[in-house]
Amino acid sequence: MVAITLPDGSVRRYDKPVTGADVAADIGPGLAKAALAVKVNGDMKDLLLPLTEDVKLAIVTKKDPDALELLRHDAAHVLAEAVQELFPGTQVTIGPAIENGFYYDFARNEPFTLDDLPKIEAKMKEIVDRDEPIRREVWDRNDAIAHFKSIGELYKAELISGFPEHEPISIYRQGDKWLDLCRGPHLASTGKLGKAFKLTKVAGAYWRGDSNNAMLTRIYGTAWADEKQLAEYLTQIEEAEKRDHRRLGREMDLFHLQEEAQGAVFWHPKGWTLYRTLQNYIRRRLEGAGYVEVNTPMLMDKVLWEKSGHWEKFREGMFISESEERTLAVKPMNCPGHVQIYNQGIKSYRDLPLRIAEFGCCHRNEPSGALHGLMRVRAFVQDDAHIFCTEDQVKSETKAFIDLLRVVYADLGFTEIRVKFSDRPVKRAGSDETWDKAEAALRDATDAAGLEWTLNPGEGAFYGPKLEFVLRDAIGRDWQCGTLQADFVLPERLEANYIGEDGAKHRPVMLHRAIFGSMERFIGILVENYAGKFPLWLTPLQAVVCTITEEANDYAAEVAATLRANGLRVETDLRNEKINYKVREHSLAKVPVLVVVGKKEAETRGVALRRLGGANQEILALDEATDRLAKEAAVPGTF
RNA sequence: GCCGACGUAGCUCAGGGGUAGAGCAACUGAUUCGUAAUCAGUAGGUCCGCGGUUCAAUUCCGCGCGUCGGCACCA
Repeated sequence: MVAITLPDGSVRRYDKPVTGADVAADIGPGLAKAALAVKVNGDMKDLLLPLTEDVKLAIVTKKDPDALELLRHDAAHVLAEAVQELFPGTQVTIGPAIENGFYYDFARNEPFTLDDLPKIEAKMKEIVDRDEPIRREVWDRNDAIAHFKSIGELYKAELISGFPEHEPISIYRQGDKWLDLCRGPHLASTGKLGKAFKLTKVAGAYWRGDSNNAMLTRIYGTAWADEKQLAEYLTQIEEAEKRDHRRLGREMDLFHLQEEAQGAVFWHPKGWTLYRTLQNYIRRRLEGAGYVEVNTPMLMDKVLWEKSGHWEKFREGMFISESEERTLAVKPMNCPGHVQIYNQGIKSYRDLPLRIAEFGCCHRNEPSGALHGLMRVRAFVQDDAHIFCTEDQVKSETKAFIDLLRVVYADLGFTEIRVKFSDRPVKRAGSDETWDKAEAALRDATDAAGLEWTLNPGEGAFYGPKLEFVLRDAIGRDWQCGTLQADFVLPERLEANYIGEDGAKHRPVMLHRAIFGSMERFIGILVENYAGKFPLWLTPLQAVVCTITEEANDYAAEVAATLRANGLRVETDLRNEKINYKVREHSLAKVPVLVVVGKKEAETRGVALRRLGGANQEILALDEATDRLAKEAAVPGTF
């Protein structure tokens, strides 16, 4: 006797084992048709899994949000079957579901090209039409290895060899000819997948994510529950591409890049205004939070980097210069410089915490393939700071930092913050005891600040664990922006100390921290998040005074001067063009406020304000408009 | 760095073995106009670079550089 409890609490009893498919059919033919899989006691399982004991069962259909992952995983398998049918001799490796879609990695001497995708897609649809049954089988480990070796699937054989002994090897048979190693679960047949999928790109990827291994060809696709969702997703991607900071950077005349300075930014006047506005803003926030600002040399003798450990670990990524007898390195980071400032004179526990900030211009010779617009560059400015404190102060300093970061991110439109906690990497400096202490201190402090985080195992800096504050760009790529790293190693290596209450020397802890990460990257993220329509305080050009006729030219100049005298960034547009033309042009340039003046305004000393995206205008006296705009443009954190 | 695609005017792109074309932008002139494109005219190119094949290469081939999409890396 098997008792199946359904989500509504009702219980169905069967006198022999049943499958989810049986239960669905029992409930109704509509559900039987719609059923994709089941959740057994909350876990996603195959529809055809025999249920031999009492369970809680939910039938999963396309309406279930969890069904998407299942569909995507099946899409990957259908992709693999299609590829092997079209290109015999191609080896399959792995093919998981990912956010918005799926991929499958193939090994083949001849790589696929973009032109192959439509053919493969058509074949996938054919396989869906065939509605091949998908059945789970459990194989003996050695049999499975032998089988995959015999058909030339060496990667699959390698995968199975890596599984723990005695682990059951589950194989999914798709139709009568094709099968694949897979943990499952899967749909009951290929027809259930539907056709709301699309192959999107071809790319190289290393076997098992290791650059020492062979390069495989990865085919990416997106898959959805229905055509409407698919179309929406594709439109959304298209829209997102219009917000790409590289595109807006050019359209809005913010910056450019060119090959003679690969990975370094030429900031144009508007972009530099944005940059300075952001920098002045964060500077005030730092001053308010008790930081002192310094500036340290760009070129320093390599002995300093040998001492810190950076030479050993990052030499390849450093730009070097020779001078007389010395080897100098262009600084890739600011920490050692800050320790030099800290080490001037004797520090007392009364001096701590000492928060040393710098807008430090750093250079790193990033691999060419890593460069990406403003997001990943070779020359960048960190909003860097190092907090020298006692071990007892780690918790309160961490909390203060997180509070500050939250305020700044909120000011810039980021309220949901994703945080990763990265612990000790394989290659690291410092003893295990030191790492235990550093990890515990950072984790406790983070929890005390009430921050939700996910673990990023082994991804910490070589000298300490780190918190990463991750922001997402328009296309869905994640970038680390803010960071906080607890470091018990560098103070030791660079011999920082302070005199404690007990009169003895102690090591301070160093907290490395940044809120933006790099000015460049953060501006890139800001451009994409605001789609170039920055808040008034931040936008480079806040208002354009547009004339309707020549008669208003003098008055327009006076209006602009008044606005500028009140701290606003304003230009005039006195060109002999129709007002429609001017409105269109400045709207496309994303200027938030247009101040329109014609004969009427000149006579009454008024202005017509038009907001970006707004349909109508507001007629105000010049004084009132100035007052209002000045207030609206106030930088957050100022009074 | 690795795999793949791409590289033609400021931008978006077309073309093609016989030294290049459109739209928008730019420039000049006319128009003085009330809230998302006024009209007319002009100018603009080592077709990424270097080699090779050819009577002839921007076009075909090779190499290099760069960009883009991923992977790897990211102090």
